[in-house]
Amino acid sequence: MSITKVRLSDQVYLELKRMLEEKEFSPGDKFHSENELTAMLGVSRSSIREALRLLEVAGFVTVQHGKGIFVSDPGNAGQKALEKWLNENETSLSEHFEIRLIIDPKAAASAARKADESDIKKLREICAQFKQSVAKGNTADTINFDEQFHLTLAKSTKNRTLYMIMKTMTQSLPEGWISSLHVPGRIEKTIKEHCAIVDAIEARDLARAEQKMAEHLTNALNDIRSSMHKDPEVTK
Amino acid sequence: MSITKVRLSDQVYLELKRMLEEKEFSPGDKFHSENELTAMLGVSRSSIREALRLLEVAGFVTVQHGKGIFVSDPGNAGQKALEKWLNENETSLSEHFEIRLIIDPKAAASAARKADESDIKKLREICAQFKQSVAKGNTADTINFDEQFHLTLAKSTKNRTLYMIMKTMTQSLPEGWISSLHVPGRIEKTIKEHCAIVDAIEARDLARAEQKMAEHLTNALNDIRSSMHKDPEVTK
DNA sequence: TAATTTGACTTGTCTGACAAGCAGATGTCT
DNA sequence: AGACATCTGCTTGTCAGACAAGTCAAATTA
Repeated sequence: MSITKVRLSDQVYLELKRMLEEKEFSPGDKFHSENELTAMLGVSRSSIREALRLLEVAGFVTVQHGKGIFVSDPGNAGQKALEKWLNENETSLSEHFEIRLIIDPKAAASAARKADESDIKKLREICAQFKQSVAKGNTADTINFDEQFHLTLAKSTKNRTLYMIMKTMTQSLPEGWISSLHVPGRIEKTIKEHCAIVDAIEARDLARAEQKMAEHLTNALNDIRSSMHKDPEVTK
Repeated sequence: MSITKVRLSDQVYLELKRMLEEKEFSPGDKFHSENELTAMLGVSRSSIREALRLLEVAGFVTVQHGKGIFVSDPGNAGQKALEKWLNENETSLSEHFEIRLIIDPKAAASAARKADESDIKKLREICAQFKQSVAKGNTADTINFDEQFHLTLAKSTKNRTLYMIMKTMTQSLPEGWISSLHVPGRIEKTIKEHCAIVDAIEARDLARAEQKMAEHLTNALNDIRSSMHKDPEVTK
């Protein structure tokens, strides 16, 4: 039997995690300050801070200099880990696309089966907002609503793990992906393609939802490639 | 533009990670001590220690009280965090299966396109070893080779991100999954199904590889369910 | 009233100190 | 000489206190 002396900061980590779960903190709430925590737990600030680093990478809290410690959306918890890995291993455009092409279409099919009316309503709203932002020429919003569309779709599969993976992938896209919306004509096509996907979901047509999503991704990638170089070959 | 003041410990984290990668440390090697690092990087020990906690959860190093800091196998690096999330959020059997059913068949198709001869050779070897362990009645090995099969297949897609996701999913299966091999007749079916998949990959038949993998997973799940309860409904 | 300053609070970093675990060198006794 | 105990120097773990730096609101001033 190995009696492992548990590091104090690890115990603090578990204790703080317990507090966050049990006390039912809401996302965005301000958590206790470092000084408060040292008093509450009776350990030094160093140990508190080391535990905070762990809570941070685990996605339970976000720490802001001068402001304080804030509870983050538990839906984000754990996701940061994957996100970090993706960023540090700078996945190529083709790798990213390959996975998106595997997951997203099937997720669309799954959504066509499991999405409830509020999900579909929200998807329609996002499509409308997307169209609006395009009309206004607000590119920041446009990019954001494009992201929102894929995320809402992922959420309506009711599969938390699937949602987590897709959310992470979506939010840590490689460079070129975002620029696809700058390709002439791509935005207009995106509007139509998104609508077609929602239509299929609403009609509970699994196969069509899957197909439309696959088309959407493939079209986007083709436009990206042709805009970047004339070279159709991607990396190696 | 948000100019984010980067935390010093985060910079140290990146710097240490760079050192670990570039200097080509071997797993098990002793890394620089905390005091050496403070001298080398010119920052306080606090910052070094906070960075070390990050390196630790990321799986790059292991720290032992009184002995020192040791380099760990980089193959596992980064994955531990995601594994932690999956364990802490105890994904249900149906959630796990849904994702496997999305990813694995497509991965098999991708492998049918990208696997080289050594990959296929290795897959055949694992199939043979699987069969051997079954004959010997060594269940531990049997489970291990089953895992190996799916991992090797994932690796032969040449997509690191895909491999990382599949590896994590495979290694943190929910309870019931492993017990599928204990269902009477399941092992024999597994042998045939694995062979059929490898055959398809060797023949470069993308569609068949995808289909055989889907069948394999579906059959496994059905056997699990029927063995657990007569109830075909899963969770809620 | 409006702009500015002050001050209290937050997290970020540094320093020095001591406890605790480990391993090899040293020394002592048989 | 060999076996055992001790000492010493390294390591990480924890603590306490100090100051820098960012943030926000109340108090002060023009």
